[in-house]
Amino acid sequence: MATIDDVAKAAGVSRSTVSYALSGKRSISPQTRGRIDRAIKQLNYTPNAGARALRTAQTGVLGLLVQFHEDEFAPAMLQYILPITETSRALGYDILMMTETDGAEALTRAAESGMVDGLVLLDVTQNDPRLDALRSVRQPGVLVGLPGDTRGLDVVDLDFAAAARSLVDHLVDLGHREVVLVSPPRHVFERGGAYSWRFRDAALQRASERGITLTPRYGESQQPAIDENLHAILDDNPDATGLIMHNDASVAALPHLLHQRGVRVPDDLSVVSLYSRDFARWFSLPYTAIESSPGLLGTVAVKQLAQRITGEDAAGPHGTRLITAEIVDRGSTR
Amino acid sequence: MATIDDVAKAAGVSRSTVSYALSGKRSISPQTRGRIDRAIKQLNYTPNAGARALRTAQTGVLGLLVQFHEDEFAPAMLQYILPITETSRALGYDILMMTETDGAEALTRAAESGMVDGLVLLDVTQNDPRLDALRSVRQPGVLVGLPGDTRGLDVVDLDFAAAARSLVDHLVDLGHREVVLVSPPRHVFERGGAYSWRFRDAALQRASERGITLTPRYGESQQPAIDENLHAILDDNPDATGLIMHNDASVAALPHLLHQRGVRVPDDLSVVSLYSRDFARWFSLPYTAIESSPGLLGTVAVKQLAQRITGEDAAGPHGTRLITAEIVDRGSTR
DNA sequence: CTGAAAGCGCTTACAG
DNA sequence: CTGAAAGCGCTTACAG
Repeated sequence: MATIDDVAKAAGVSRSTVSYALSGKRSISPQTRGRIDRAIKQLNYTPNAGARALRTAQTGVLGLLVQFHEDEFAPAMLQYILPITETSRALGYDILMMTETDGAEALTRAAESGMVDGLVLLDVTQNDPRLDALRSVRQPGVLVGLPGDTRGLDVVDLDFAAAARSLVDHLVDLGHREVVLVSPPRHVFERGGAYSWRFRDAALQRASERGITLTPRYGESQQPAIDENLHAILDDNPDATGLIMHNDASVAALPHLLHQRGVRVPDDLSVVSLYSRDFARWFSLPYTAIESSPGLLGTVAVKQLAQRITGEDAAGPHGTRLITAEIVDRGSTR
Repeated sequence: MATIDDVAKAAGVSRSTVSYALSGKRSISPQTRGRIDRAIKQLNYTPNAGARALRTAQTGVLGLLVQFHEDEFAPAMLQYILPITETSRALGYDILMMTETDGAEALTRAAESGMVDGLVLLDVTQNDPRLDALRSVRQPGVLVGLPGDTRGLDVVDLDFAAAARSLVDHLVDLGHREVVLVSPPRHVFERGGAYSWRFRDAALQRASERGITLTPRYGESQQPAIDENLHAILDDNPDATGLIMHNDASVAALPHLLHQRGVRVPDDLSVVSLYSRDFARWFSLPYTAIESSPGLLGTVAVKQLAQRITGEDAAGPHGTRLITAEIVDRGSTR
């Protein structure tokens, strides 16, 4: 590997001149610049990341803390990881991906050793143990998912309450009076997946405001329990004309199951849900749904984090950003 | 952030003694060790990764080069990424994940700047442009996916030919004489996804050896083309009693489609495929299949890479490792 | 417009 | 069993 000294020697200038030529932080005469550029090309020089990090205390790397709960639907996670990685790269950052079970420990390790300039926390829960770790660390972080205590944190999440209200309104406006909501599995509520009750509570409140019956039920996360549970829910609510699906694993299983039961959508049952376009494509889901916009959430989160790292004024005070998502009509309601 | 000098001062020893206490590379008196340990704990000291990397030319990071082809089924990718990340961590490495379209450039950048000790290339194709980049770089790499030229490379892949043969045998042994194979989309063949023709060619050859008719067809990668294509394939082969699915996107759509057509498995049609347990779970796939073992592939690949990095003799000469996978009987054949 | 020098925080030969 | 010192490859004040 060529070093900056090799380049300086080859170009017949000093080390500092090469460095400034690279950073553009002071003007270089055209001839000097030319010689440096040629030397760099010829030696195939790339600055050493470790040395640069040691000197500048900046690594150009963001830590991405991913958590895989067994009761969660793994394919959905990739929708967040990819846009975050791509946005990061566009802003000049690489991604160090950490999937350890002990996320707090991983976060601390990456931060304290100075491997990262900032941290992205995915799938944050109500009392997420990673938050204390994040607060006690020098690097800024951004959360995707709303915890109970957001003091001093930047948070980005979907506005699940607004999403629930607009799905209820959508059904009520079409005349539905009896609606079932399939929530995430009970475990998700219990471990503090706030999106689960934010969605459910808002849906229940709106239903009561609009004077309709909304029956909330838990979904399941694994076959064959998913199918059994859905059958039971449909059996228990023969008069329901509307179904709100707020559970990836269950909604993925729904088309086949409804077909089995001979239930036609939307003739016999109106179905709405909440997922992304990609998710709909992978699982061939034909339901009108709030676009969960994982790409948008990831992009917003990373941009906020990058501003926080560079200390731009635009970063503003710490706060929570709830994204209002659009409904995508796929004709599954009537 | 505390530095090693802070620890040395607090413990009343020299910097080098702290360093040796950390590495265990020379013996330290119990009292000294105790004072150092206490100082480390008290100051919450973690060695600076950049400084260590600069000094040792080792980063403890592996670069993971992921590629997302639009004609590929993204959810399947996560099955490889996760085990690789977990195995790496178990061996003491963190993962720098790179998803750039220009994988060769990304590889070169990560390697030349000394950000990584080694590289894992996912989804390698016949003439993968990343291979030249890998060959011209100081760090070792390991490929998941078999390219045309493997000189000087460590490769791990599923034995797709063996998988195809055992699926054909499985059907022939049950008495099937007319079988259809749904391969990956044409684009995958064209861009050099070697697994596509390794599987198809071996299946065709085995079919001819066993004297049965095997009709190969291309799959599609996007709805609604997937369904249209599958309908056409089934319409065109009314006498086929066996179906081999070698395409994630198509097989994920198959249960619903067969149900629509009123085709019962295995009564009317025997179906076999190639995918992982996780994939089967996510998509509720009920078919007997070769276990594609993404976790095993990832683990083998990372272990091989780690041996190559540490220069262990156990790493042996460069070579290709084709993993023979097991068949998981889910009762979809007769 | 350019150069010489200090120093980021480590590890490890060298010395005792 | 322990310490003083060199040096990994950069960036940036300081000086001209």
